[in-house]
Amino acid sequence: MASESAEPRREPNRFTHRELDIMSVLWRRGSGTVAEVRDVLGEDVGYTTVLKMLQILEGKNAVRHEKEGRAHRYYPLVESADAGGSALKRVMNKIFHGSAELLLATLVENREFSDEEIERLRSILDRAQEKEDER
Amino acid sequence: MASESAEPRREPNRFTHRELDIMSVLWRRGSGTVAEVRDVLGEDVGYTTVLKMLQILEGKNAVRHEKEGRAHRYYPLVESADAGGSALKRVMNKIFHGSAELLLATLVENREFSDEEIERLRSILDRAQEKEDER
DNA sequence: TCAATTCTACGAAAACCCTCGTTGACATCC
DNA sequence: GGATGTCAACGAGGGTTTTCGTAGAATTGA
Repeated sequence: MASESAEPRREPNRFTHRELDIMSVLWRRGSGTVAEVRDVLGEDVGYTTVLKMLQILEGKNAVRHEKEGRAHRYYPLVESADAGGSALKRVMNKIFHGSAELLLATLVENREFSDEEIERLRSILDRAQEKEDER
Repeated sequence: MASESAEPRREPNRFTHRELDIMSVLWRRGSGTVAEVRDVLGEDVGYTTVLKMLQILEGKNAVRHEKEGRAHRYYPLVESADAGGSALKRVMNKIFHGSAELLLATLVENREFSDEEIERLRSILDRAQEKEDER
C-alpha cells in the first residue's frame, strides 16, 4: 500500500496552467506588478485572482517580490530554461517514449520552418557537437 | 433557444497529470488492461483509481475498450504525435517565447547527446528542408 | 457448493486549482 | 473633509482532479 511518507510534494518547476500563464509574463518582461501582469493576461482575469496566484507562486518559491511604492513588483526566481527543461523532459518521456528524435520530428512537422530557421536549428546542433567533441 | 454559454471546454489533446501517465502506458504498449497499466504505474496507485481514470479518458474519447474475457482492454484513440504536438506548442509558446531555437537549445543542453544521435537529429532537419524546398 | 480471486460500476470523499468578494490601508483630487 | 482610485490581505466558494471504499457479477479451485 502507499508509503505514507507524507509529502504530496510536486516535482520542482511544475506549474499549473494559470501559474504558467503568469510565469510566462514574468519571464517575458523580467518582472511585473499585479496590474502589469493582468494587463498582459487580459481583463477577463480578475485583479485579485492574479494577486492570489502570485502569492501562491511566492509560497512555492517560484517568484519573489519587492516593494515598489505602494505596490509589489514580482520577479521570477525559477528560470524559464529550468522550467522548460523539466517540461521538455516530461513531454519527451511521457509522450515520445524518451526519444528526442521523435520529439524534434514532431516539432518540425507541426510547424513549417523557413530555410533560415532550419539553418539556425542546424547550427544549434553544430555547437552541441563541438562541445561534445571537445571531451 | 440561445445556447450561448462559453464552453469551459478544454483544448483537445490536453491531458491532466494522471491522465498523461496512463496514456503514456497505452502509447508504449499499444493497449492495456487495468491491471497491466497499474503494473507499469506502480502499486502505489490503486486499482480502482486506474480503472476510474480509464473510464474518464473513455468519456473524453481518448481511449476505447474491448472486452477481453472478463476484463476490458483499453486502446488509445488519441495519437501520441497529436498530444505531443499540442504539448510542444504549449511549452514553446509559454516558456520559450515561441522560439523553436530556444527550445532545441534547451533540449540539447539538458541532455548529452552522442555524435550519432546528433547526426540523426540533423537528418531530421535535412528531411524537413527537402520537403520545404519541394514547394 | 463455498470461498477466494478478479473484474467492473458507482459514488463520494479528499486534494487541489482558480476565482472573486470584501476589507482596510493609503493616496490623490475636489 | 469626503469621494474616488489603487493596492495587498484574507478567506471562502465552486470547479476539477484524483483517490478509494463498497458492492456485485463472473471465474476458479477445493
